[in-house]
Amino acid sequence: MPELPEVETVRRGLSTLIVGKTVKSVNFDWPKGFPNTPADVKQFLVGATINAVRRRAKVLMIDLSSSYSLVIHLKMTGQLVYRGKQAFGAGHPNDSLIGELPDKSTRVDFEFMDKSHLYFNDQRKFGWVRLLPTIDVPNIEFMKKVGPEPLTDEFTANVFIERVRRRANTTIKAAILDQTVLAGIGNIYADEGLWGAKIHPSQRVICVSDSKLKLLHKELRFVLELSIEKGGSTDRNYVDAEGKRGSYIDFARVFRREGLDCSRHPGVMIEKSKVAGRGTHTCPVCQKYQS
DNA sequence: CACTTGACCTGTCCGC
DNA sequence: TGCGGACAGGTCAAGT
Repeated sequence: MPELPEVETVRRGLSTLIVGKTVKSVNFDWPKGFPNTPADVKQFLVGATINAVRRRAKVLMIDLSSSYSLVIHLKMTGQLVYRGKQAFGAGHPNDSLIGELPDKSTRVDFEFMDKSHLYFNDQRKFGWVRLLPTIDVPNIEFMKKVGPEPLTDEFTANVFIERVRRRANTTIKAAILDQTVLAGIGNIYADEGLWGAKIHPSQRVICVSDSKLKLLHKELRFVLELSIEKGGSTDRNYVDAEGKRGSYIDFARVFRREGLDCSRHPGVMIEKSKVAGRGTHTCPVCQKYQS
């Protein structure tokens, strides 16, 4: 599910909802996804207060007063949903995509002292949760190799071009999906950015000009920013920290729009194919493949 | 080394 | 209605 805008939306929601709360108990039985022992959880999580919620790439870090952090990757179908004491759905009765929690997809249930809960739900179980010393978070394998944050001032077009060119012989779509090249792009924003820059996803990096890459850098940042503003994309499973859907998908130009008109070319239908092993959406007129 | 493909899981949808 | 296969927003290990 979640790419950078979705994870950032969850981070913002959790910052408002859980910072300052103290963990009362944790209910979990999922050794593969959350391998910490009950003893670890009792010592470093239960009784600890949430200090901050951070994000790096598509990973969330919940920093605790114990100097430990919960490090969480949602992968395809992970959700972090907070439920307060109020009745389910209060305030936004029809917005929630999910019902009573916990449910059959609940993998971890964090209870706070005020009786509210944070549920980690994950239908496909690809996601993971780790409890480790905050100081060790940058040393986990993923953090050591992940590329720069695309929305920082330091991530200039030149930085993007230099990094993406390291993947000279692969397709441009595979290159921008590679988390070591830059952080946070997934299948939705790869397709959206490539349409914006009018580049065919199958184009080899070596065949894409610097000026096209410069435009792609700008378009990727644009779609990421816009999506954060819209609360992310809900295609199937994604929900924010309150269980609500995001609305970027209503603004998408190609993703999940196969058979519909390209907004630049009325009468021309968006096509769907497979590139880099992923479902890929393109306009056959604005994204010409050049060999 | 660079690159591609399958595996990891569960659920849904679509055609026969 | 049932059944098989393809597909789903990510990443890694194992192939070539």
